[in-house]
Parts: sequence; structure tokens; C-alpha cells
Amino acid sequence: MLDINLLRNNFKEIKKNLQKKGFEFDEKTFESLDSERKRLQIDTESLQEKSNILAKEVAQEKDQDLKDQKLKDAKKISTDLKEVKAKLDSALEELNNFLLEIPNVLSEDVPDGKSEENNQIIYEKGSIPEFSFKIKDHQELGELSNGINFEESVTIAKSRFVVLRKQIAKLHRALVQYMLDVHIENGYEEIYVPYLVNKNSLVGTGQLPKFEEDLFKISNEEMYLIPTAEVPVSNVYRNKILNSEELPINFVAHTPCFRSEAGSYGKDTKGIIRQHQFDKVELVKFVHPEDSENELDKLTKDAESILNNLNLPYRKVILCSGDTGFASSKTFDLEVWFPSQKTYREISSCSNFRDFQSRRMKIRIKQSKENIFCHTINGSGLAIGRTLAAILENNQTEQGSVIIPEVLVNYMGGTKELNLSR
RNA sequence: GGAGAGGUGGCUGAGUGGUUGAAAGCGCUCCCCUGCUAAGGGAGUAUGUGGUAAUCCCGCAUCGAGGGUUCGAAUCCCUCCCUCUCCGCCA
Repeated sequence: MLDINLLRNNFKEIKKNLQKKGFEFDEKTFESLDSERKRLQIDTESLQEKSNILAKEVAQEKDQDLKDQKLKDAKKISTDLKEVKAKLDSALEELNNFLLEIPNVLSEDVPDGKSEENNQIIYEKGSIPEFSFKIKDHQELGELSNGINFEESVTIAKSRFVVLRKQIAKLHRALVQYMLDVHIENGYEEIYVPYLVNKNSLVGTGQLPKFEEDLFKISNEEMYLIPTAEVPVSNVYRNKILNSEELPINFVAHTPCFRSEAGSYGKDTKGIIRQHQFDKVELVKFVHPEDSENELDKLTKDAESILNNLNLPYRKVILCSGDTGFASSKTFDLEVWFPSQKTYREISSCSNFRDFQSRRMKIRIKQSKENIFCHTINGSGLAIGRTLAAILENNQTEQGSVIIPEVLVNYMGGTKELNLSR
């Protein structure tokens, strides 16, 4: 959520900024909502004041006639008050709903652009493998030894789910363990959180009210499956005031993520790139506003270190204005190379939300004069399924085996190569 | 799931309809005095929001959340959430 005072005073500038994201800020509606709110609030509060004063006088009035008169007046005010208060409440709600649907403003250094194609490559790292044989995609590789099975997952659930078996399932687990260990080593605190969250948490991080259709909702309760660990982990401190000495706070969490993928029919139907359920190791930071740019770079580097250590070829891009998400002010994507698609695919998305989420969640930092909203930053470190798929594809051999990256060998119980053809 | 108890400021803990935004104690901050294995005195110490650009000033709201009764609610009523104890069930 944006600072309403900023909107009141700088809406020209903000409007221009939001246009780059493809959002048209309706200042007419805003101004009428805000002025209506102001009028009603002033009316309500002055009536309330009168009512409070009269109530005290009634209590102290000894003269019965005067007391009766005051009681009569007080009753009248009370009825009027109820009426204006109701109007104020609905005005405030309307204004709030309006504000909740406004995206975050962009950082100055975010490049202009309409869509994905305008994202800017910052650099490419690692060497793209050359194959002297006809390569298989990760699904084909996984199916060689029934390590990836889509028939069983359809029987159990439906499409866009997967069953992993044997060495592939173990590699999946190894990746989780490895990533957690690296991030803990780098100063992140491991945290385990609920996979079902309430509505307020989703409003807090910005998934609601605008993106309800992307979520799985539990039918018998007002709860949702998490689309990312960002939601429960960020909300750990909702409504809390943090001491500045304890910042930055760094969390790492491994959770499954559930996404309805509404509107992505026919997209990435092959393999495990786009699933309703996938695992992810997520990094979340709560930082002082002054440090957030710097901390975003640090978090992105921490996510990159996994790709580097796994020897996967990847590139770092900065998302252009039109591709930057609703709540983000600036986002770096890390994209890993998929030989079968001859292209880079997103494997991590690292964003600085500034005070957009913390204002919604009411997470503040204790200051001597006025408490301020902290900044939140998060990013994947990394998406497990896609990392698994990338390893299978990039490390395959002509014999249909897959070389295990060195850093994972111990996590695989010493296995250096998966012989999938057997 | 059944029975009972309870949710008050950073913490402990008073308060069952009227200057209570909230006693008291602890903690913390500042000042003064004294000076020595210490202590004493004083002041301050929640959050949000509006009037305003504003540290000051004034108003309004907040005693788990949301409704209700009343001129007036931390105090009474209803719904929900949470915590604790006992029973049941269960990984």
C-alpha cells in the first residue's frame, strides 16, 4: 500500500510512475473518496467530542431538570452520531479498498518497457553446455527410470502435479537440504511456517484482494494454501514493532507452494516447469529503509551462489517496468539455462518491496520520535523443481545418465552419477 | 469434539457502567542530590489517525476482534478468535 499522504501531495509524480507499470491511477476517484472521508471524519469526530462532553456533564449534573434536558440533547447527538459514523465507516472502507488495489511505485533505476521482452540482461554466467548427441528434456530423462511420473499424479490429483520416485525424489530432497544449509551458513535463520494462511496475511503481502484467482482456497474455512513462503514468513511480524538493533532480520524457509495457474492453459505443459504444487527455498529480509537497496543486492547474490555452486549456466536480468510485479519496486530475476528449450527460464525472483508490504502488514521500526515502516525483501533461493529439471538437462550424458553436481554428492549419499537408463 | 477458567500498556497486575488512556509495582529514559561494596528525590515513558506542511498544540479512536445495549462500556449482552486446565481423539 502506498502512503496516502504521498498520494495527496505527489499524485502527479506517482501517476506517472504507475503508468510505467501499466496502471492508470484514477485521481478523480481518489480525490472524491478522500475529500468525502475528510468531511465525514471531521463531522463524526466533532459530534463525538460533543457527545463525550455531554456524557460527562450528565454524570455530574445535580439539578434534575437540567439533567433531563442534557440527557435529551445527548440522545439526539447519539442518534446523529450513529448515522454519520456509519457513513464514515463505509467511506473509509471504500478508500481503503481503492488504496489496496494500487501497485507499488517503481525504483528510479527500473528500465522502461512493456513486457518480458524488455527486461534487461545484466550478465550471463557459467558456460552453456555443448552436446554432441541428441539431448533429452528433463521429463524424458526422468521417465527413463520412472523417476518422474505424470500418470500417477493425475490419478492422485490432476494435471500439473507430479510424482517423483527413487533417485529423482532423493535429488529433490538433496537440493532442499543443500540450499537450506548454504543459506543458514550465510546468516539466514531457518524458519518453519504454516502452509495455510488467513486472508489478512495475503492482504499483507499483496496477493489479495487483487489476485484471488491465482490462489487455492480451502472450501470449509477462510484459509488459503500459500503460493509462496513469502506470505507466512513475511507475516511473522505483522502488527509488530521491531527494534532497529535487531535488523536486518534474515529468514530462510522451505515450503511447498500452491498456485492455481489460472490463465496459463497450454503454457509449459511438458515437464515440471509449471506445476500447481512445487517446492521452494525462500529468502526473506526485514531491513531498515536505508539499507534495502543494498540488501536486495545481497539477497540476490545469496540466491545466485546456489546456481554458481551447482555449475548451472544462468543470467541475471532486471525486470522492466511493465513486468515488475504488483507489490515490487524493483525485481531481479535469475534465469537458468534449459538446453531442451534453448532458452533461459526464471528460477528465482528477488524483489525489494520497500514499505509497500510493511505498511499493509503494519511492521514498524522503533524510533525515538516517530516509528517508521521497515522495508521487506524476498527472493527464491531457489525453486526446487526447476533446479532439479535444470540439473537433469544440463548434466545429461549420451548414455542417458546425469552427473550430480559436486556439492550435492554428499547429500546424495556419495552418488556421483544417476544411471537413469536402468 | 465435551466441561471449565481466562484474554488490560514493554512486563507483572488493579479495575464490574461516569474526569480510567487506564491505579500500583517492575523495567526503561532524562534531570537533581549525594558520593563510594549503595541509595534518595523529581519528571517522563503505548499505538494509530485527523485538524495542519509541522517536533509543539487540540480532537478522535484503541483494554483479544467484530457487533449490540446506554446520554456514557475495560466494565453489561451476542458472535468469533486465541490461551490455559480436565476429559475424549490423534501423528
